[in-house]
Amino acid sequence: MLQINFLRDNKQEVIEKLKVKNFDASSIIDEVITLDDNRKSIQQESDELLSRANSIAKEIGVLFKEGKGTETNDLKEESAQIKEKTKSLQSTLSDTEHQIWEKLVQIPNIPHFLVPNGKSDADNETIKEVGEIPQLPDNKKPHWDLCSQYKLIDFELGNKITGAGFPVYTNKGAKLQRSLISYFLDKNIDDGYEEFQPPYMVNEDSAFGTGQLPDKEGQMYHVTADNLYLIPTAEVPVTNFFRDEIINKADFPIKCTAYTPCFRREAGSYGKDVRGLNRLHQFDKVEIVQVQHPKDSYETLDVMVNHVSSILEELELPYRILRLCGGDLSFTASLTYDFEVYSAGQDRWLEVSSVSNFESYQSNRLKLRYKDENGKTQLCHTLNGSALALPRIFAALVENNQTDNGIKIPKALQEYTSFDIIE
RNA sequence: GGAGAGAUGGCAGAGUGGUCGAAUGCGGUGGUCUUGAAAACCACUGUACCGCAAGGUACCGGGGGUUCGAAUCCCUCUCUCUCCGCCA
Repeated sequence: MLQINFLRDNKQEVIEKLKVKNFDASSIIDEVITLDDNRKSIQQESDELLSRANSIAKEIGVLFKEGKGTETNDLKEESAQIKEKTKSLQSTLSDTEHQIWEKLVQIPNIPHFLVPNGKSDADNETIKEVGEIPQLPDNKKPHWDLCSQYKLIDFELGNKITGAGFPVYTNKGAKLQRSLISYFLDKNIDDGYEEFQPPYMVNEDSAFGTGQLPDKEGQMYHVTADNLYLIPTAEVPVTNFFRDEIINKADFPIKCTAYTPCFRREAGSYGKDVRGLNRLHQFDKVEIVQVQHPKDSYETLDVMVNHVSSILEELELPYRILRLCGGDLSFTASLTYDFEVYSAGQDRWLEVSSVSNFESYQSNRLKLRYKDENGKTQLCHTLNGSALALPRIFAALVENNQTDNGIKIPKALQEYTSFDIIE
């Protein structure tokens, strides 16, 4: 959520920048400012009346103390009138505040100046491509075939017990999965992140804080009996650790990592995109989250990008980094780098990480602040990224490393798997 | 699931109708003292909104009510804790 005063002071700039996200903000900003002007004058009027009411109450108190209780009737009468008036003012005020809120949550975050124009993922900008695309023999297979051949994943069993998009990992598939989780967490911890195991369900306030509500309500599984949401990513619980907090400046940057399963309804997905591990309702992910001082957040974003790169290089996976265009950038992000690995069995690039700076957009919702040099509270910046999402890494590893004799495990993982080939 | 207790500032913990945005302690910041540190002492130390400022307003879990006046009384919701039962 953007701050009203920011919108007031930078109206034209905001309108221009939001065009990159294909969002026309011209009228909504005016509406917000008008409503806010309204709010101010209502509040001013109400505050004056309340101030008078407060002093009346004090006067009456003094009169009673002096034994002049009979002289209070006029004051009581005035107070009753004030109460009448403030009651309606207060209700108009809260209506107005609600209207402002409803407008504000519709305005997306402002894109960073590096974000390219564009309508869809076709317009994303490739900024780096690393590694050789493996040349596999003609009898190469996609991971779903390999997973069934080597008994790594039982998709049918998942269908039976839950439904499509809920795979059952078996045997060395399960071990590989567990190894990847440990490996990713260790890499993140080595880079200075603190490990957490958060809850897998969050309340409404948390889902709002990171921007899942109200924008993406239908994407989450909702446990209605208890009004809790299954997390779509660890970003939600972990970033919400800091909701309603004022951070000590010396604690910047705050670096958290967490492994969690992620639950997504993925309503509307279909076709070859969802085959095998490509798109699941439940999947595993190791997330990194940082809370940073605004002046350092973009430097931090680059550091996070380099960190994710180093993991992919160690796993010997060919990857590319994309800078998302305005049309593909999420509602809440200012700048996002997507990582895609090349999965040679299906000859496709698969997104395995998305690293974003949200600037103060989440912080404003979260009320996540720090005190500046002058002792004034300011909003922090939040960032997060996947390091990394498991299923597509799994798919790419299996596809790229297939040989006639089995699937080879990259060196970096062998100490975790305790095997170097799946036969 | 049954019974009970509670929710106050960064934390602990007073406050049961008026001068309470809230005692006190701890913590934190600044200062005095000291070669330095500790100790001691002094001062400051919640958030948000309006206002150039002075200042004003709101907030003692959320919402509503009683009253001239509510942290304090009433209703309601939510959450937490303790005991019992069940259970990983």
